[in-house]
Amino acid sequence: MFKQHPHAAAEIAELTFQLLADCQEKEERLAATLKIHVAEFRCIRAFRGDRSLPVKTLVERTTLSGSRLTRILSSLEKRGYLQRVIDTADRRSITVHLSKKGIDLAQRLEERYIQIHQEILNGIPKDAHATLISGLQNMLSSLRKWLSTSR
Amino acid sequence: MFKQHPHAAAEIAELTFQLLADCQEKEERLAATLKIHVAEFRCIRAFRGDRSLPVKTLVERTTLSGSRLTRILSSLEKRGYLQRVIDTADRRSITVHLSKKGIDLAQRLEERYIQIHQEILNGIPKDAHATLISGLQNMLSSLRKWLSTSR
DNA sequence: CACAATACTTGCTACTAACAATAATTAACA
DNA sequence: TGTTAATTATTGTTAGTAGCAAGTATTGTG
Repeated sequence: MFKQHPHAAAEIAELTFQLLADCQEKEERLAATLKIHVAEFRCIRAFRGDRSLPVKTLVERTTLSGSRLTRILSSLEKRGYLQRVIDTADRRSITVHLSKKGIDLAQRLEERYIQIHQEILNGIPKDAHATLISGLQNMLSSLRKWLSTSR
Repeated sequence: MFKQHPHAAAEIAELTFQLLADCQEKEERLAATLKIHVAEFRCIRAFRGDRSLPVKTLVERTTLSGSRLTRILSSLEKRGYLQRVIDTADRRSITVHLSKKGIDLAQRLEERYIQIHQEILNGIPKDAHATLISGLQNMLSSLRKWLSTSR
């Protein structure tokens, strides 16, 4: 398990390549069970604790393009997951309110999402959890640094 | 750093959610620098050491649909990265040969890909590398188990 | 030999992504 | 205050992508 890794970068490259593909599959599966698309899944999840958010914030959080988000929101609104309301303070801005149905979806989604990761963790020795988490945290911040520097 | 994680699953869920989004961005950036699309990137990378492979194997390795792969291969072939040759032993089967240009692309791609991960590793303490790698390995096998069992 | 199975391609249709153009509103400031 | 610039979100358009079903060619099987 803890053998030497003379080419750690190659190993990490390979692992993240595989993980990326499989994690995408994982999200598609989850989204499908909730009868939504992956982009909608991300959009709903972007709310986190919040019940309503301006479109602008959603664009930032999801890193979807504005026009893409507009259409995703239109679809979700048509299906009753949310309503869009013009902000009275700044009428250019639109606030998206999750409906009861939307909040319900968000909760089920989050539960399932965490449950999936619990199942994954169950396959990993308990004493390795903490180091895995800090490793992933390290990786995320490093990756973000790379993304921000390389143009 | 190594604080307690009472809700490890939630933490992992959050981290992988973020990592997935950023890793996708990373692959898009890399593909863009090589003037190919992400699906083409995966297709090229699926060759690994091999210089030529049957289409069937590529379908399996990339988990792209047959028709999708056909079109990706057509595009890459038109741009001179590969040739398709009918297998003489089984004329239903088509073997894809990377051209010199294609092998060159595959090499540059792999170099850059590893280099990126080296840069990411540089931002992580060296003594954490081995545990990160084994953690990711654990996660990948666990994830695959989950994917195979859940329907 | 007839029929099923395999390997890949093509046609079609719906979906997605991204850019530019537009509309509505607010900010900046001379 | 009036004009111009900036912001926020949407729509039009166009090109690209995904996926299914049908099609072609070939091989395997009883």
